[in-house]
Amino acid sequence: MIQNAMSVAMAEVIAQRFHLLADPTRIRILDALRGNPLTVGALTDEIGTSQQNISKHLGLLHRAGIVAREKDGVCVHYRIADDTVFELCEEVCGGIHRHLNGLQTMMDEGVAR
Amino acid sequence: MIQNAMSVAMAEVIAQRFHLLADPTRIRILDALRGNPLTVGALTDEIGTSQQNISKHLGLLHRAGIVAREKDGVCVHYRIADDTVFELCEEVCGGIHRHLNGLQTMMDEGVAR
DNA sequence: CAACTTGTCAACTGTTCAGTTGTAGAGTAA
DNA sequence: TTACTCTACAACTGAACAGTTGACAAGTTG
Repeated sequence: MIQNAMSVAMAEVIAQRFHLLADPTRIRILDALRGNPLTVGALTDEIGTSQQNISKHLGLLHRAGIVAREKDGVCVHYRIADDTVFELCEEVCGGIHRHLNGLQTMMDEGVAR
Repeated sequence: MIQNAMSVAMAEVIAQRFHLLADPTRIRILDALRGNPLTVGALTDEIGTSQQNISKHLGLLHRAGIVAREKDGVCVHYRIADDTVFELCEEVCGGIHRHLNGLQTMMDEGVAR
């Protein structure tokens, strides 16, 4: 029972973390920050959505410790604070590839279930 | 531009994969399947939600190739098909710990920003 | 100082989705 | 054969959330 209670809470925390990465706009933001720190304005130009929207997503990522920020006059530079998120993305891509390969194999063998 | 277009589609696929793990019930299902294959009924008992709900989540995980299933009379046994999802969970737990440690350090140093 | 730029926040809206309710089909036992 | 168990699917509902609109504060420039 105690183990069960902890598992529920843990699952919730883990799910929330995954949820931060379960949005294409946020993934693209993180990808854009992979090379260099960028301002909200630069991200707005690069991602092609509104500045308020970018700011909102960055706020979520910052509060979770995934990005860090630095004020610079009127500008704020954001940079990656936890770069293991890229390892997560790569692992997820691996899983997608394996799944596609499995489907491909199945179709090639003419086995449809 | 071409790079940009691919990045949008990739981000979408990656986000969808993360989304499958961004739900506490599905995380608990995967955790329950970590040891041995289980039936829908057994998972229903263990997780404590309805059978139809469990079946629905399992359907999503199965279509994504994360779990596999095997019919056995009236029962269906589900098992983990892609166990790298546990590596993903562990990495995410690492990120959570780092974040909490960072907050702890900040509070200990009496620096609140 | 006023005008402008930059970024954050609140409120709103429409879409998505987890959980629930209901049901039907497959398999098994009596 | 009927009755029961097990599972998957459809339809529904309310909560969550991504994107948008509006507003405001901080910083910079002329």
